[in-house]
Amino acid sequence: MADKFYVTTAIDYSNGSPHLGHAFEKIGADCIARYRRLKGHRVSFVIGMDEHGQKVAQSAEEAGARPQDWVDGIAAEFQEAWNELAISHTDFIRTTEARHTRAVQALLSRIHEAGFIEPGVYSGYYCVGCEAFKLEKDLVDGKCPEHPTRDVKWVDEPNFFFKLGAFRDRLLQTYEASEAAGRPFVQPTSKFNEIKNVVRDWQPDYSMSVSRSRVPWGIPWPGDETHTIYVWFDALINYLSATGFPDPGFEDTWPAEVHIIGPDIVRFHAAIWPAMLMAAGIPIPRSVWCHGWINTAGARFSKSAGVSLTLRNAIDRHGPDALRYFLLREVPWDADGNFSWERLDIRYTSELADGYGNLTSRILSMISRYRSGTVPDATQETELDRAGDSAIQGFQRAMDQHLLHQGGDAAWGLVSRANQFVEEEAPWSLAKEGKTEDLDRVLASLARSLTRITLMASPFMPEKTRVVWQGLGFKGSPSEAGWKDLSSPRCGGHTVTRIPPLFPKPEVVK
RNA sequence: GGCGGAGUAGCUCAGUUGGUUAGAGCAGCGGAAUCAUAAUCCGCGUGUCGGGGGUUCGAGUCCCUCCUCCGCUACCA
Repeated sequence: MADKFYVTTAIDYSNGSPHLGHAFEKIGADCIARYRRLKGHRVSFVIGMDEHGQKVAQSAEEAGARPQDWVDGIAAEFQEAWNELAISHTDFIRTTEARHTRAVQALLSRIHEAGFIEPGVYSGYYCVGCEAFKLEKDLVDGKCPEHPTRDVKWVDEPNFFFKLGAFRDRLLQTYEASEAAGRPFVQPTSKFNEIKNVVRDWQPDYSMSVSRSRVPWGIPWPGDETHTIYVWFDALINYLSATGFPDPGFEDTWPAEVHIIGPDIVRFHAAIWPAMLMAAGIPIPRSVWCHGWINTAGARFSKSAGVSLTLRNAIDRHGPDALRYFLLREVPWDADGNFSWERLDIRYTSELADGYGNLTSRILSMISRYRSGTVPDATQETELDRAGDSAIQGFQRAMDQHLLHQGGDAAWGLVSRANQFVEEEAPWSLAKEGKTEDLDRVLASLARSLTRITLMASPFMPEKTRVVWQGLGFKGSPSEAGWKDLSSPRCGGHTVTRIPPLFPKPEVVK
């Protein structure tokens, strides 16, 4: 029975078009999902849309559309982008779906029945932009500092409250236990520290408003139709509703192994969400991974690419796989990084075209030229095979910890080593001198190594690696391969096919 | 203000529990080779390791202090 692995990304707010930041999160999560499949895990990978709330209703109104039509359009746009970027999600959850409404109301009822929800009145300044109440001291000139163009309103509204403070100690214990077990609940450490401080400061009677009476575009409160459920409560539950909750069998998927999120929503995922689940008596997720931001300040207005920085332009520059690869190598998965057109071009040329692409060309070409396209059936281990063994170890070590940029580094180290090996062995000389056995040994080892590189690269570039995979004479795609194909690749006897340049280089114009 | 993260070659960064002349990739310069998308391989770095002080036989690596950038949080005495 294969291990299950449930990975999620934050659902995206239906308030605009997909951009590079949205894509980065999906690409990273997809890389993790594909890696886990390679390891043989039964992967559930859920992404989706957060479609309720006042801001969505307002955007729809401004566009002259009904809210549902509006979010349908946005969802289609996002799905199209994810399709183009080869995101391999197994489900796409939308918070306006009936299955979600059902799950939200079910979870809320459980929390209610457990005694952690109570009625009350909330009074305060409300910022529509944030969809949140603001303390007076947080206002600048009487306005929300993040939405200075909008007015905040003073409201007294009857609300339901979730008794968050009751979970302070259990959360802190959970955090501590996770660290003691060597599996920190939140990563990276800096974000974990932040959230620990936040929870430590909670008072036992601290509670959080979880309903709204003035926001019609949302899920009705079970038992009181005049209230809608606070969008954040609504949104978080998507991770559960995608598993089929509350129907029996949802435990086949739940709990999630890791929630992939951005730094702005750590508190919701690392504190409030587990508290909600604790209240309902449901297992909490195993971990929360907070990726960094892509800093685009330099590239946004850069003239060098001659285009503005949109997701469309970034994909069009060198194709979807190249963008995936670039983001995952350039921006550490656990820290911030920069996007620049120059760096994209440099990595494309040196690592993809001249590195992996050219290595593929020369190997397939030599097998075609010297062995009529048949991979020699020589199993003798070479230095290159041993280098591959250690590259795989490094790859696994990094990828198991979700350090995607390091995983890519391990794979590309083998590209470099393979190029070295070609120079050392000089197959063209072996062919000229008629050293048949040596040539077989070298070409077979190169084919094995290209197989390994291709499998390690497949979570980063699913489409390009499929082309190489088939060029090496394999059927299907790397996504159908298993770990054994990586640890002990077999391609002796395969008929290879030469392929056009994987990463064509545009004519150099200077 | 408090807590946390970071400050190492032009750029992106590695640097285990302190130990010989501080490393890698990219970019730059010179050479070799020809299987390959003129791709590849080999060789080439006098870096205030943010500043200052201290501990030590010895510190990028520990302690103190200051500076800069970023995140969370708080404005109380």
